[in-house]
Amino acid sequence: MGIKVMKPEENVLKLEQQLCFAVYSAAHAFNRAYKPLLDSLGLTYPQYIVMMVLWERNGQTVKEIGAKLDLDSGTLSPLLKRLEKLGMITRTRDENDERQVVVSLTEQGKATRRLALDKIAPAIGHLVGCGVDDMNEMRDRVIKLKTALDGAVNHD
Amino acid sequence: MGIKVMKPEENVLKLEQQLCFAVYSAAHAFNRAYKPLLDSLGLTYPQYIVMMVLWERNGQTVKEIGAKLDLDSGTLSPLLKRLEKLGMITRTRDENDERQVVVSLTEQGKATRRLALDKIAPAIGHLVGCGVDDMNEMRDRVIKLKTALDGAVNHD
DNA sequence: CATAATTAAATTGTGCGCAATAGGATTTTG
DNA sequence: CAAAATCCTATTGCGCACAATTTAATTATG
Repeated sequence: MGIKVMKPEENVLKLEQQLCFAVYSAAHAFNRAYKPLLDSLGLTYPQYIVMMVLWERNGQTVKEIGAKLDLDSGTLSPLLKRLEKLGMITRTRDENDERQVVVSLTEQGKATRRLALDKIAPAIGHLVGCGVDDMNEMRDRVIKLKTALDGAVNHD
Repeated sequence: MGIKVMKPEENVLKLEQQLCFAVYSAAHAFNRAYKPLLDSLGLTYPQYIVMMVLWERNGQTVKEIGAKLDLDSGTLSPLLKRLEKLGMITRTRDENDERQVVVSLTEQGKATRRLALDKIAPAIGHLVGCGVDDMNEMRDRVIKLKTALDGAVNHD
């Protein structure tokens, strides 16, 4: 009954060991947990985070929204068209620079913020199943992880 | 200069505050970081985790794979067909229960495990930008989060 | 044992995510 | 100021995710 010696290879490819899979899996779990709440607003999660960006500051270009969410026009263009069709936003070419499209909230889009405050926000703490401090600490750690990953992609 | 009193509402919908967005964002960052590594194996990330499941135990049904990855047949059926076309796996109906499809690694699929060990595994630690202990602790926390979210979905 | 209920996988339809490309508008440069 | 380079958005194509439905096989029930 000596010390257990194990080839590191044996564990490296195990699914449960992987931080990456844990994050991948948690992201999907979040989506599933949010879905019934967001259904009541008629929004998907990606649409919802675009709305959050606009609730923070109304009237932003596709580029600005994309920078905050790490999404490109290939994702945002069709998504914004769907938000427009839902009556949540308007899209207008910038007068001074016609390359840019400015995205603005409609009255309905602004009003939806209150629905989010009432229906979504209170449910989150309950979903996550831990205190606010734990949640905040974890969030900061995950953000640090994301930052490290972004750096690794660009500087190698 | 009294104590700063703030409506809780003001912060609740801020993007940077959200654990959910942090996780969503980190998952995409992981994907982007993995992509160049996985390209050398000719696999996408979801295909890669299916391969990991099969490397742990060869010959599993679609159902079993789906249970481990939280994916349904709507996702797995076409993904597995692509893995089959790549020559990584075979799909055969179970003789005893013809409803089930057993997924097995080909020789190429088995050989790809070594490529993963050589090319993917060593790069991960570097990507994440922190020590093994930190990484493991974080993984366990994220798994706990996922478990809490899963529970919240089913028991309300 | 026939019928109903359940199960496994595949299919259909919608919405991301992202690479690659294209079409205009603006800016830079020679 | 004309040509080249850059910038912003939209489009195309592919591969997930997932809800909803379908098909076929198996099991449970009257």
